[in-house]
Amino acid sequence: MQLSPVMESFILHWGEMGSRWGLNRTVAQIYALLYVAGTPLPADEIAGTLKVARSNVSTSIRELQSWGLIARTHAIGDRRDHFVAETDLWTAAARVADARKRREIDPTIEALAGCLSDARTDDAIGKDAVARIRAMHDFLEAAGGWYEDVRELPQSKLETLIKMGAKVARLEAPAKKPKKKKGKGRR
Amino acid sequence: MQLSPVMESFILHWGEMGSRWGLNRTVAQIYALLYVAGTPLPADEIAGTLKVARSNVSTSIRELQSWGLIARTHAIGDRRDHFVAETDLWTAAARVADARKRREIDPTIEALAGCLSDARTDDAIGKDAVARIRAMHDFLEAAGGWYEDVRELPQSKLETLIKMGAKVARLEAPAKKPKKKKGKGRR
DNA sequence: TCCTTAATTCGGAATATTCTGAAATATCAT
DNA sequence: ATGATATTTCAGAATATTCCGAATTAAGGA
Repeated sequence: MQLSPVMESFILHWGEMGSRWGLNRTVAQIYALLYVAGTPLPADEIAGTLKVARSNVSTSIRELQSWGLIARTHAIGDRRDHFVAETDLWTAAARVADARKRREIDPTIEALAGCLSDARTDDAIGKDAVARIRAMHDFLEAAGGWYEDVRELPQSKLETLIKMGAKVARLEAPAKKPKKKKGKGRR
Repeated sequence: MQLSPVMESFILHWGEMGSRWGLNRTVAQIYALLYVAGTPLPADEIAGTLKVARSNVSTSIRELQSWGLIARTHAIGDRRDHFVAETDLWTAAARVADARKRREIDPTIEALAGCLSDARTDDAIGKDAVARIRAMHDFLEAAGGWYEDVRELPQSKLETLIKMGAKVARLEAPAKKPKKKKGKGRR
């Protein structure tokens, strides 16, 4: 695929960005490419466009699928797999959040629960240290539970809730901080 | 500092965890150590306890401070700096979120704005591709703006809002999905 | 079946990150 | 100032990650 200058810099920025969020550059770039392309692309074309090895594309695509950010499609008369990006950003963000919760938060909660259980036979640990570990466990569990609840809302309700939050904030906060905003005015 | 078995595994888990979230192992472990310790520790003791180089502690501490997760304190009759972890997890989470927004989201928004501006002189890019880039820009800007609004709420209000969200979710969602929860029942 | 093309796996090269230890710098008491 | 202790900097060693390309496996036709 032929990249215009802007498409190229978009993809490069995403590469940077992705690596800060625990994806690697190639993975992030492939998502960015499919996202701007807006049309399904076969793996070899992705490799050609981004100038990376075909095998690297294969691996990266597996990872993107595990995040639920791309889907496999097919074109008639073409045996190759083609891939499209999820372009609805709400959905994409939710997929990432789900995956991170499942992969990182949930196991951490379990690990902490394990610590707490072990702590009962650890006579070298102080009560207050155990209390702090418990505080962390409870915090994560509460946050995770809240997330699951909210996650089940239909998107429309969620949007309402979010706008509500922003509105409450705008009504409540300015009294305290009349400091002028420097952003160019959002929304 | 003498670590009990549970404290040790707590710290090790955090090390793992941290690296998934873009911190390095040492940084995460130091935070974990200070968190369980609950008491200010000098850098050399941190190094000794975690068995890492003193210089590594120095660097990692600078990073933790940049995230706002630890503070420098002093003990009378001791010239050394001592460090304590922020133990309020709400506060800690907010600090991390603030920092990530500032370091990662905001620059990305700017980069996307740059792309959009450049796109006006890029005659090789399609209209729909520009529209998708704009969609991403707007999405991030909206999310960022919302975050800022909510962030300014006093913690008590925020907690209310969150509980409200969870309640709305619980009232609305189950009708659609009567599938039983498998968690042990939170809260 | 056999041949062609697509996709994946995997050893190790290339690259990037983290960590150490020595040297430099800073801080404070005498 | 001088010395003692604390902290930071930084070059390069140690480690971890990413990436390539050759080899392998899979999937279709003919």
